[in-house]
Amino acid sequence: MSISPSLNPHVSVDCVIFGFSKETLRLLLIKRTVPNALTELDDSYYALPGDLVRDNENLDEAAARVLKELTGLTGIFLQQFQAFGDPLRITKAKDRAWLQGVRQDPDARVITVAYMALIESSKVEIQPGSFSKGAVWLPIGEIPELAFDHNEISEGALMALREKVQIQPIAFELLPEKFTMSDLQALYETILQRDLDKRNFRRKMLNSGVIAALPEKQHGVSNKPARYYVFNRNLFENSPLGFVNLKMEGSFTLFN
Amino acid sequence: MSISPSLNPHVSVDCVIFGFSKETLRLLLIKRTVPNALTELDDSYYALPGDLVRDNENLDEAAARVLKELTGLTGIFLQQFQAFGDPLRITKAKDRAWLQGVRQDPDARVITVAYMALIESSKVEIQPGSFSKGAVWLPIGEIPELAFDHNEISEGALMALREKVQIQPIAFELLPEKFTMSDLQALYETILQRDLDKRNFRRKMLNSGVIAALPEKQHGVSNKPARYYVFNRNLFENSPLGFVNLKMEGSFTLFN
DNA sequence: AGGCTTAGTGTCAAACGAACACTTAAAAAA
DNA sequence: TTTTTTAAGTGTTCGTTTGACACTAAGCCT
Repeated sequence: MSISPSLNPHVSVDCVIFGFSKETLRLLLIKRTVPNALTELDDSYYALPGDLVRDNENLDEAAARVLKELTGLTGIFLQQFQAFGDPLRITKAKDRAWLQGVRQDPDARVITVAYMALIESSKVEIQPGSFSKGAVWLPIGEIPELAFDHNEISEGALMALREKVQIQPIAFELLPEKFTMSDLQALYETILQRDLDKRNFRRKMLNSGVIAALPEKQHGVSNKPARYYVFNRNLFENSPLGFVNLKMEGSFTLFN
Repeated sequence: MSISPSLNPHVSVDCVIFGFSKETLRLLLIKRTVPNALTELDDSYYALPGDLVRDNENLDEAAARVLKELTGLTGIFLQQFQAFGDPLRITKAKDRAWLQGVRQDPDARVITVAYMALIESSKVEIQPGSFSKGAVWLPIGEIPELAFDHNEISEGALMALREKVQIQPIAFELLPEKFTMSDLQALYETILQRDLDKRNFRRKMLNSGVIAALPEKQHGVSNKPARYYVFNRNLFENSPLGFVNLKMEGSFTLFN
């Protein structure tokens, strides 16, 4: 049986990892260094964490592995959102140089399945390992030119996030266990890039039943202390495939 | 440079092609025949049309090619919805037998990127060619066991369609140019598997501005003739990436 | 005590969603 | 020619949701 490897693309997964800190939405990116400085160009640049899919794992597993290798975290919100497979994805000189050192077959194309992850960024402890060099959280407004088509993938992830957040209560994945109503509103405002009315926002969130008030309040703040809330996880965990039926009262259109 | 083909999966696209006729939603499936009757099993079975992605084409192009090879149609609504890549996808004996005749490397796994297409089924003329043997429109309620994980893929497509149809005005892709309000309502009811109120449905559709009334009515029907409508395409064609901003008046939540 | 900062609260008007039954137009049957 | 059959078409009411809008409360700081 003859083998013609050029027909078989490499398949990778890439993770667009969202975090939220200092009132901004951020992506966790890794720094790549071109192994042999064949080029006159700058020899390092940012990329999405990703890896080839291994023989014995499915796509979700591969994405979870990448996420864990970088952050040490498991059980994180991680969802496939799109596959990218343009044969011209890899055109930049830096990309080609880097691939020289990594791929078995330098002429095969790479098809990548992109995932988005939502994590509470303070939980992340960058793990020592292949990704670890210079992993950084960059605000989504300040993403530089990335490897391959990773800019396009990041944009796609952001658009997917904006849509999802209005349908499913997933924004909570980006916040710590307890949070204030203002934290939550700031998060939604950042994701949606739009101001929301405080009173209407509170009303909707409370009516929807997705959050529950704690007795506890802030301490030591120099203003009226805010109440803490928690996400009402048990409401949603038993839906099929992690998908959430949002015909709860007070749906999730948060538009003003 | 050494080549280890077992690491490189095959990448294919599969098309879940939806049509609507006789008041039912249907899938266009092809019949596969196991080339050499090595097995004692039934030697033909249904599958989604699909093919390996070629060297020089991107994923969307591959899907469009498959669609065209089978139906002769281009310019059809065709949207990626999920990649499937479980290494255990291919376990059935029939599947393995069939693959013997097709793949270069029978041990490599197959990762597939699934697309859904919406077409007016009367436009389809099955093209002579590799897919042509016994292509059929089967009602979604009567889909038999399919090749590989194609049942799972079809289910996923149906769920994706149900969600999309409530957000974007895409159901029209399944109807002929002119249609009656009852046609449209029957289509939505079939897709959503729920009854809709006639008066509320009409009001919402008309207020939304996505359809326009024609002067013309039905002829030769043995009851009050229904008015014809057309989909208001120009409203939506100039939105980025084919994505539709539905903050038009009367949004698209068609729930009862 | 006064000032600063952020949390927290209520009302009204407009739009929307859901429920609901009768009349009309055409062909077919009597 | 009248009557029957069939599906099309049409408005109103009520409860809920949305969006706009401004002041008071609580704690720290000086």
